[in-house]
Amino acid sequence: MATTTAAQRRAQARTEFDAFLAVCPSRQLLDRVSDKWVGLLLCALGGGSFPQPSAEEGTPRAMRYSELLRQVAGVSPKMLTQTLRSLERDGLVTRSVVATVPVTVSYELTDLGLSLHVTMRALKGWAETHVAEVLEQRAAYDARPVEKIT
Amino acid sequence: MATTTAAQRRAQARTEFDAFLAVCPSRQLLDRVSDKWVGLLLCALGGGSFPQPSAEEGTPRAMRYSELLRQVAGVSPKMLTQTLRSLERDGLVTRSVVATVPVTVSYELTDLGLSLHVTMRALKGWAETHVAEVLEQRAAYDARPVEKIT
DNA sequence: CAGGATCCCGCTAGATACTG
DNA sequence: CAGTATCTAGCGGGATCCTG
Repeated sequence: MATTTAAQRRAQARTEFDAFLAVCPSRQLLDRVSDKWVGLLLCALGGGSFPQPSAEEGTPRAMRYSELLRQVAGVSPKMLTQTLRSLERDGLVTRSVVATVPVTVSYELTDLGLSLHVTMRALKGWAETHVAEVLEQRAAYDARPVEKIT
Repeated sequence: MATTTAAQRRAQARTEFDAFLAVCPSRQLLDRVSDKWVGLLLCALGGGSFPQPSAEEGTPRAMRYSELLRQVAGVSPKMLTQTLRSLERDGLVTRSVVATVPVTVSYELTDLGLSLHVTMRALKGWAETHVAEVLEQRAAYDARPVEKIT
């Protein structure tokens, strides 16, 4: 009974945390859209091939599986499929299969996905705007000598 | 030399990917701010205790370490420290130490951190606005029978 | 009170191989 | 072309113990 005290407190905290999560579905959704590949895919499907400051975004369009695989470059087929599935499940993209000789599958943003894309671009815009400043801060932080904590 | 072909292609792709990343620092920054705890901490330091649709955000203020530990509820001391350090390094928060009898440490958003907080709230706003719609889509997707792929 | 150090487990996600 | 299945390593992150 002596060693369970800390564990019980942890369990209690965990329970409270879970309960808290349960009453706040927007939290999970926030976690989902915070996914690394989600952002990149939204970006790609939104018409911008990749987050490049100088490149202006194009128009949203349907894209093939392999096209996405090339464009995002670094994502594995597994993660691409997995991410696309979750996006489809959440109603952010549509999946269209055309029974050509080699099967053709294309993905496109829904209106809902498009609205998220707008928001993601805002976040991306922030990163692009402030990346230099952050790098400065980071360099300053790393360069500072081991000094006494004031 | 026969088995290295696929590996080499992978390595090449990896190199291109890394090179691409190198010329696009905003990508890494985007990954950083997409972190789970970063969002929650920004939210907490921004004055809103947690992402609750009905609760209006308060004003940004300095918060104690233990205060954050309680408020975010679910984050371990390790992750809290780790995340706060990265935020401090990036110049998004300031760390203030007051040498009281028990040491007092407080964290506060910088102007830069505040600007990110604004953007994060926009993302949070999107989640809160569309969470119901997403849940519907998700339910519909899960409820659909195992049908032939059209 | 505010962490640092260490151990360790589970899940993520990458590599590889196979299929309709 | 557009995936699926399996295996596995790496690491994120929790638990625990210790310090200033």
